[in-house]
Amino acid sequence: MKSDRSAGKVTLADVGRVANVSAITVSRALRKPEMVSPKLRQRIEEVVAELGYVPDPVARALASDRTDVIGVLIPSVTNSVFADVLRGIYSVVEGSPFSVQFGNTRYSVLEEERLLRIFLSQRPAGLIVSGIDQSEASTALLTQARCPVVQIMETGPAPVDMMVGFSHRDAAHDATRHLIDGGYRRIAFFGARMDPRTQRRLEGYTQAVKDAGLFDESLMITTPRASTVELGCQMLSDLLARTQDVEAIFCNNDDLALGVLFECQRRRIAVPDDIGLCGFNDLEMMAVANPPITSVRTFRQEMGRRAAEMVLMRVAGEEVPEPVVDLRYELMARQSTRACEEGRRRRVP
Amino acid sequence: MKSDRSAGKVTLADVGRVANVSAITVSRALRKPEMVSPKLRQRIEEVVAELGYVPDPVARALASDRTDVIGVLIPSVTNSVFADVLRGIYSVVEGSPFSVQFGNTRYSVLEEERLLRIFLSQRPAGLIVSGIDQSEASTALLTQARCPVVQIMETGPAPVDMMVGFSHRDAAHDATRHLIDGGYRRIAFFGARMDPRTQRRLEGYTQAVKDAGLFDESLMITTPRASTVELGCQMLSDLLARTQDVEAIFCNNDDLALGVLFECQRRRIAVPDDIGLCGFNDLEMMAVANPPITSVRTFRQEMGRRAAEMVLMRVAGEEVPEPVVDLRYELMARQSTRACEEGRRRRVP
DNA sequence: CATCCAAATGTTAGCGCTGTCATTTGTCAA
DNA sequence: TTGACAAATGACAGCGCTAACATTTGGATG
Repeated sequence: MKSDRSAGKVTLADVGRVANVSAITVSRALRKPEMVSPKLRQRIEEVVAELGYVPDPVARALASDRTDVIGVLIPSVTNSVFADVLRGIYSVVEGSPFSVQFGNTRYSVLEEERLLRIFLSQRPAGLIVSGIDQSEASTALLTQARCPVVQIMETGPAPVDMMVGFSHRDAAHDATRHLIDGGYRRIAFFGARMDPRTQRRLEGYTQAVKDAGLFDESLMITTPRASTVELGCQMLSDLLARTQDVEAIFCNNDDLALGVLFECQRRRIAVPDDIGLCGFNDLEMMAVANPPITSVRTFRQEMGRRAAEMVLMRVAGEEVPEPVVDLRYELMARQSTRACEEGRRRRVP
Repeated sequence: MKSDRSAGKVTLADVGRVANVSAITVSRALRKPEMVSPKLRQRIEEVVAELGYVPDPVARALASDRTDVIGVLIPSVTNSVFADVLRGIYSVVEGSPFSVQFGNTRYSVLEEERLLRIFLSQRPAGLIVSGIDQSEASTALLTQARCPVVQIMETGPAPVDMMVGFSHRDAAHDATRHLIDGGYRRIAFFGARMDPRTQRRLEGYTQAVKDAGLFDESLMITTPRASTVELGCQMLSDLLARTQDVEAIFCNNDDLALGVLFECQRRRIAVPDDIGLCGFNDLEMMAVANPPITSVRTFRQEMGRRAAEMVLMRVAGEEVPEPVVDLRYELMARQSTRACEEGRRRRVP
């Protein structure tokens, strides 16, 4: 039956037979070339090319008890924020013998736990997980994991292993301060999804307005729904139906901000003069909207890249010099908050 | 050394030992319950739960010569179009014992070929690939693949196996017709990336304007760069620098269209009266822009869903009743092309 | 009660690779 | 030349599981 199952499949033994060496020598020639004499190595490489041998990752995984797969857990596939992170991860992993397998937790802690169990049962080379709000069980799983683990998207006090992110709280605080400093007083907060990171942005906002004596609960609108541009329109409509006394809006992400802008245009509300507007993430379109929208730039691709690099370093046995990285953020002040000159950037030190 | 390598790992044999049956019976109880007597099955399930046994997919793959992984090849991770497709795939696969592994071809036919080889060496349960423009070698690999294959994103004459998509040519043709029917004469085309699908959209546009005797090469602007909102702004600026004689613009995707809208707003060009505007894909924001932008709705999530369903059916041994599916498209006529009533939809039959 | 047959369970032999140890070969100093 | 030792290569077992075949069990049947 062999001919049937592995039709055409070339194995290590096949290569060894042709090259007149044992299978294990071929294995070594490919994995640890320095252990095989140069002459033999060359002959083996020739035979490999001739026969078109391709290593079987499955067999390798079973025999060596580890895979070349880096598991990535993100809460959403469609959210462009995570798409950027993924791109960063890919940019690093693509040049390596490793591959990426990712799971979609859909913002559910339980789903995350389930996926974590599945991923761990596959002996990943490394694990990249989003956020710092895992369930207790998940944290335990991660702590016991016999592979490097990187938590991304935010920073926090107790990393399971390594960490790359920034403080959403600080970022939101600074953005709110920017509005306050710009002379706005009645500053609203629009929040969608309200996952842990959004919550912390809300905290930053709250702190800033409270410190300035500007806190007003009626200016906060949040929803568990996912953020969309349309939701931004709706939230503005809702707010204006309640009160006309609004001077600025801090949106917990750029989709909402764009929706607010469109709705303002429709209602002939001048941005930034009637209402100031600030988003979060600094998606590409923010800079070219009309007017350009102030936003908090976050380094999403770099986050992915750094996380992947950390995993690869550790897998290679090297020590990671900086296992907890705070990537900070950058307030991109633009016309929508009366900051006309695009050049006026304040990278948080 | 066993204690070291498989520390804490519970195997089928362990379960069998406790339940007083052979390993293979446990295996069957889990995979083909109907082959095991109800009494025994229950005892086995109890022991499985008690011991916390988790099947090892790697060992299973090696023994059975197949994995539970569905490989997905897409050209971009960040393009929201593919993010939607992925979401569709996930929605189906999540409820099954299968998992998804995806590869990013970055619009490169060679990279696609390379990834295909890697994926195939892992004995995938199925393969979903984007587009119909594979290299000859890739087509050969796919044809020989011993698993179901679905080509997605577009339809074409010679499916390798199964296919879910729509005609980009027809979609673009209809959108252009819509502009012509709306009374626009000088109709420009803005195209970014210019991958095969974009090329076919350009063909549809060209055909439509030629048929109406409105073809003018100087109204076509294309670039190999990836599409962004900013690029839309630039393209409009470029075009207007050359000629003021433009009545409408068909953008090969919504990012560009949004950029054009912003640039029009800045230049005080009235949409739709000075310039008509039509996008492609109908991203969520199109409907709430100011004014709402006409676009060609494509069924991206459904495409992913259908493709995944097809794979699962075939893996289950069922026959797929309709192996080539044309999902069509829907012209969402909105204010940006003088079509005020949102209700005026024309689903292409 | 022997016979037959399907259903239920077990035995055996790998899947392709690598870890571990054993053996061979080559090199150099004494 | 000899021994000592490192470098190079090989033999073997086994990772955890399942396909294929073998055997047992439990009824139904005449």
